[in-house]
Amino acid sequence: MKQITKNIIKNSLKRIFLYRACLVRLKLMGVEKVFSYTLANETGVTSDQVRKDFSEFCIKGNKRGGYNINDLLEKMEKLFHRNKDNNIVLIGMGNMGLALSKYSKFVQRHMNIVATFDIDPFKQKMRSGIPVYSMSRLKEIIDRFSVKVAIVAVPEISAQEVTDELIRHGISGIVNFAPVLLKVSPDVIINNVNLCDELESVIYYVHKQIKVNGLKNLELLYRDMKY
Amino acid sequence: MKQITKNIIKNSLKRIFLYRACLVRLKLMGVEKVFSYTLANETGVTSDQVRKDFSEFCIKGNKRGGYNINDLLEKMEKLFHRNKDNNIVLIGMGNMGLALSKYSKFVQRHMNIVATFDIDPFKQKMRSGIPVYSMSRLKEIIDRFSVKVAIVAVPEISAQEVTDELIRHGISGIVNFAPVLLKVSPDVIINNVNLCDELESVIYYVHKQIKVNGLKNLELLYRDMKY
DNA sequence: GAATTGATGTGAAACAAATCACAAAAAACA
DNA sequence: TGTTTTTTGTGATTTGTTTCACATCAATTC
Repeated sequence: MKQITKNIIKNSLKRIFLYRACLVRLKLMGVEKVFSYTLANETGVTSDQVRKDFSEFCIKGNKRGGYNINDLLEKMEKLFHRNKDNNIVLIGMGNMGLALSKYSKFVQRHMNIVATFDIDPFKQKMRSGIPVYSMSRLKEIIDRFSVKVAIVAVPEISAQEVTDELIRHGISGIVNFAPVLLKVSPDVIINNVNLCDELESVIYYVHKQIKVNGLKNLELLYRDMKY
Repeated sequence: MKQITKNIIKNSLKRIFLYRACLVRLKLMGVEKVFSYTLANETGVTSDQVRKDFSEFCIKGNKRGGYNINDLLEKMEKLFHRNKDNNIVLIGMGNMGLALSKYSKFVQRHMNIVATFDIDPFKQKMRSGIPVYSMSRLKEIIDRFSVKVAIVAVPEISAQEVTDELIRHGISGIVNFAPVLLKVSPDVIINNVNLCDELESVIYYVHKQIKVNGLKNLELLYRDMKY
């Protein structure tokens, strides 16, 4: 049964990513152990929250001894399946698709875009070291590389159709850059990234702040914020 | 006082954007009025939530009569300051910056990237109809176009420096694509978009689901989701 | 024009997330 | 070895968000 499926990414998971980025930095600096308040300071949360988040993801430290950075990173790698490579396909080689296909951070994090697809034959040539195929070869590639996750960067008009095809061929998670709510069965993981909304949100809060600052009352602004 | 400033975008605001997108679609189809449950169905939430969200943003309908789409859209335009154009600057014309500078949806929503900036002289030519300047002209452009909001798409190594400069020149809201937590004073609005994290989140949930499905117990998965 | 119907709007209730507070454990030191 | 110190881990509490339930209003019907 197809239905609108909401983003399900929890804030606690996003914070775990922050902690990890911080740990990687600290490790590069030669640091070997951290305390919850170290991570808290670096990421702008409280030490309580760091520990609660760790607890949620079953990450344990040492009483009084804090956390060993290597242990912590290893635990997280396992948690995020970074010990094995994750093969991704990318659909739509327009401006955004092209940029994403060239984004080097994915590879650094063991997320490999193994192939990209576009209906436009003129785009079906390599422009970023990754082959661009026609949609007819989608199933073949998904099967060959055991792909489970896809990035959708097609125009909104074709996003649903492309999504249906992806799911039919075994994809079960999608990062969707098209500004539409995809209708899928509830067992498919969808994460929508809407660039306009992200920008417009900032504009909204900036205008609000200007208005509130005019009233010399920052409390009012903060009251209406999330954190 | 500089500090790590968290994303403050509320879920209720994001839902308002969903409702609006839906309203625009319905209007194009010639529909003139909607009920809370219409919007709810289209966006995958409950009608209660639609009404509560409207209430939060002081949007009123007509008892029994539902909502007039034109009124609703007009109210939202005002709420989001779309009656006047919003001028944006974009810093960093790498792959992502270039893609963003070509993203036509921004203009459709009255968000105009009036200029882009890059330190690399080779990138300082027009590649997308928008001029690419050197950073030395930042203040001049910000002042001339009364820019309040910027997009940061520079490498993470220079993101903080660029941010400091932007704020010094009067920017008070930033959409940040660099995978670093920017340190700014609390009156600056920051919205981080971390592409790796977005993708990795999906991978995490997909793997989790596979594990849970193996146990033939979807409940476990849903319990851990945000909704 | 009274009764009925169907939608909004909003307090109250239920649920979820973040913060607080402190017991428990381990290291340091006397 | 016993005491103190420091930090984790987690129940208890608070705060925030979503859902529920229903009073309220306006259109429609009789």
